Amino acid sequence: MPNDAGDVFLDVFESAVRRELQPSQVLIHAGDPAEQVFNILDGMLMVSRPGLDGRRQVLSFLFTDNFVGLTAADRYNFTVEAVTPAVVAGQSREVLNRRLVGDPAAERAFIRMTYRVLENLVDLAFSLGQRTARERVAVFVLYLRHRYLLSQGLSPTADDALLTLNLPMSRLDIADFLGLKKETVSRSFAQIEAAGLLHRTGGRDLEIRDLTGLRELAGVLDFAVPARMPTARCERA
Amino acid sequence: MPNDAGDVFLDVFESAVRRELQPSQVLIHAGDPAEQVFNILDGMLMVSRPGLDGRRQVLSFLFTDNFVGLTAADRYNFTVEAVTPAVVAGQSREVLNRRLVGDPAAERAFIRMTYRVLENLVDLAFSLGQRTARERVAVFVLYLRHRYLLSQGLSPTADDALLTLNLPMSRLDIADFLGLKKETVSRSFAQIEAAGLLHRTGGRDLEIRDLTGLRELAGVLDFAVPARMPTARCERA
DNA sequence: CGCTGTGTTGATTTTTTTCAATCCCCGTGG
DNA sequence: CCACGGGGATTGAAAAAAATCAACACAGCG
Repeated sequence: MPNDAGDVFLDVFESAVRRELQPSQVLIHAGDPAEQVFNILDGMLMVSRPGLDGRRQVLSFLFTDNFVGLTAADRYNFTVEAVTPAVVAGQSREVLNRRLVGDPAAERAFIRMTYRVLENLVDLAFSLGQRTARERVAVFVLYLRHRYLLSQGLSPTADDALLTLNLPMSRLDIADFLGLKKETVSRSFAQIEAAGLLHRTGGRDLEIRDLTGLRELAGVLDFAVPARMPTARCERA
Repeated sequence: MPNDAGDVFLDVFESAVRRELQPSQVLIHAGDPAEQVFNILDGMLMVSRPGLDGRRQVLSFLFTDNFVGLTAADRYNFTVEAVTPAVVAGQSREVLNRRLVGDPAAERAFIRMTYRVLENLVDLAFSLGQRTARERVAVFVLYLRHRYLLSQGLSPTADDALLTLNLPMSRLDIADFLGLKKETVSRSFAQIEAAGLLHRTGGRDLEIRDLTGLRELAGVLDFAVPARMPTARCERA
C-alpha cells in the first residue's frame, strides 16, 4: 500500500495530474474504487486502516517520492490523508501496469519497492506486538529522523546531523500509529525527556539530546535493514 | 516474505528439490543469505521476526501452496520453521526471477501474491495495535478456520462447516503472534469459552459453539478482503 | 483578550504481565 | 494395563503497564 523509493518506474508520473492537499485533507478514502496510484511530490501524508467501530491503525507516513495506491482488490482498503500541506501526482493504474509489463527493470524496481513496504510493515508489527510504550515512542522518533535524513539525501548514519525534529502529526495520529492512547504517548515522551534522551521544545518540535541512549531504548540500530539476530535460535522460557 | 496463492508462477517448483521438516525444525534462519524461495507442499509453517533480545514477533502461518522467501535484501530477515511435519519445495531465486521476466501473467500473479501478503500484515498490524487480548484471540481462531477452509478448497463463507479446529502451534507461538503472553492467551480462551462462544476439547483442539458471536467479538466478517468502513470519515474524540 | 482545540498532567480503574503453583495430556517404562 | 514423569497449559495472586476519566496548561487565532 504505501511507500519508499526513487525508482525507474516513477517516470509514469511525469505526465500525471498534480494535486495539492491541505492538512487532514483526504486523498484516498478506504472503500473507494482503486483507480489511481500516487507519487508524493512534497509534504507528508499518512496511511491508515480504519476499523468498523472508529478504531484506526495508522500504517505509515509518506514523504517525498514515496508511492501509494497499491492494492490487490479493486477497492482501496486504506485511507490516505495529508499531514502537512502536500502535493501529489496521480496516475491511473492502467498506465502504471502498461509501463511495467514491457520493462523487466521497471518490474524489478516495482517489486523491490513493494518488498520495502512489506518490511516497513514487519517493523511496525514488531513494534506493536513486542515493544513497550516507551520503546515504541523512541523507535518512532528515530524512524521519523531516519525518513527525514533519507528525504534530504543524507546518509542515514550521519550521526550528528538532524538532532532537531518537527513532528507535524497530532498526538492522536502518533497514538494510532503506535497502538497507544494519546495520553500514553504524552507520558512516554515525558519519561524519555526525564531520562535526558530528548527535549520537547514547545509545539510539535523536539531536540534529540542523546541519540545513542535513544537507540538503546529503542533497541534499534537502523531501519529498513534493521539489525537482527544473525542465526542463533533464541531459547526462551 | 510469507504467503498465499495458487498461481501461474508456481510451476517453477515443479523441478524443485523437496525437503521434509519435523515440527520446530527451521527452514530459514533470519540472517542467512537469501538464495532460495519455497513453496509449501504439505503441513504448517510459521514465519517470525526475531528481535535482538529474544523477543520475537510471529508474522504468519503458512499452509499448503503458500510461498515464502521474498526479501528485498540479500539476506532473509525472518525465520521460518515447521509447526507440523511438513514438506516444502525449494527453488533458487534466480530460477524464479528468470521465470518472471519473460511472462507478464506470471509477473502479475506474483505481484498480486505480494499484495496479499501485505494485506495480511496490515490485518495483523490492526489486531496488534487496536484490538484487546480477547478480540485478538477470537480473530485468531476465525483466521485459522478461514485458512483451513481455503486450503480445503471450501468456500470461506461455508458457515456451518468446520466448527472443530486443531491448533497445532503452542500457546507461546500464538502469544508471539498476537503480541500477548502465553498466560494471557490461556485466560482469553477461558473467557471466550465462559461466554459460550467455543469449547476447548482437550489438547490443542477446540470446537466453535457460536460462530456469529465469535465474529461479533472479533469485529470481523471475513479475511483477506475484510469488511471495512465504506467511506465515512470516522469522527472520534 | 478571550476562545478553541491540542497537549499535558494527575488520580483511578482496567488490562495485561509477572511470578508461582498446580493440572493434565501423553508417552514411557515397569 | 497402569503408574510415573515431563512439558505444555491453566489458574491464582500480586505487580506493572496502559487506558480511562478529569482537570488544567498552552498556543494559535479570531
